[in-house]
Amino acid sequence: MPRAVTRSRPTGLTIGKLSQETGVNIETIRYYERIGLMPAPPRSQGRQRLYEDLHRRRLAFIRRSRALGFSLNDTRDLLGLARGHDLTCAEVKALTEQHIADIRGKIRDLRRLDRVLSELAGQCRGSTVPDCPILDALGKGSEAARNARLP
Amino acid sequence: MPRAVTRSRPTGLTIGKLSQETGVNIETIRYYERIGLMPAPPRSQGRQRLYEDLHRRRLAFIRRSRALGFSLNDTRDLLGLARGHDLTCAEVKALTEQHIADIRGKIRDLRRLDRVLSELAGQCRGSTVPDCPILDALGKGSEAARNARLP
DNA sequence: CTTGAACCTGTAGGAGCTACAGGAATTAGT
DNA sequence: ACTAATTCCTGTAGCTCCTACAGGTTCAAG
Repeated sequence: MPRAVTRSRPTGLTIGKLSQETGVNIETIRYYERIGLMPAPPRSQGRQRLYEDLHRRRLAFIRRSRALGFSLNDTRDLLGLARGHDLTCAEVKALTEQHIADIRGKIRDLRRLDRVLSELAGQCRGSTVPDCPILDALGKGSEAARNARLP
Repeated sequence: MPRAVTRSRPTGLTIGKLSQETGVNIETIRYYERIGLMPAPPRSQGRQRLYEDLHRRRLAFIRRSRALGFSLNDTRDLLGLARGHDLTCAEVKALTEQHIADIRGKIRDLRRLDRVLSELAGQCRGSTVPDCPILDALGKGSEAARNARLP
């Protein structure tokens, strides 16, 4: 089945409506325009932005890309805005796989932190005596502290 | 056993030496001083900072706290610099447990991203044909994209 | 005494927004 | 038709946690 041509009725959304419909903050929409992620929309006579379906679809794309953790620069690439050409499917896949690798790296780091911190918290009675195993671990070059790495 | 009193011989480290010893960037050390995490050290006649053991221990504490993912503000609290009093052991434990909860939340989010992205990447043949499942998922309000949440 | 390395201050940038301030435009209510 | 409330506009500054200059001073070695 060929891709349906979405014919856009002239919606003329104000920025507030677009914000409501997409769940993207007004200031964020203007920010995306400033950095060239969103195209500058036509304006009303009083200089207010009036968005069309085109913009709504673009913004929804950006929002989903961000929701999947892609950076704004990645998103720019995915939109085909970088260097003026669309990515091939292979390039998109490569970008995604790199992103997955980054995510897995972060998960590993966070799990290590979780282990170390849980261990420390478990040693802590939480009393009011001055001696605290957590502060001790931070203050001395303890085994526990050395098992963690900078993020 | 009572806490040993660490008697500091007057080391007089320059900032470069302190940086080397602790693995903390020179600019970062000065930054910590600016924001009040590190105390201002005495200076040489030519206004150069000269650090003592006190400072080295403080900086090592900060570095370990950061390595465990505590924010600078948390670190300030852990150092007993906030509101002018030390945290009790119970407060330290509470802070740590909140931090652990945050970390687990992040892990959950990242694992969801991993699942969704891996699924998408798996559907992608990586060919050069224009139709890409990943871009489709971003472009349309797909199931996959809805399963992810903003970070 | 002259290099060259290390230090100094102050400022700007980066990621990705968010939050104003101070003003203009639109809309709703009367 | 008039006013009041709401929305919108631009521009700038703030957030976190550093990092990277620029343009100058001081120190240590030769």
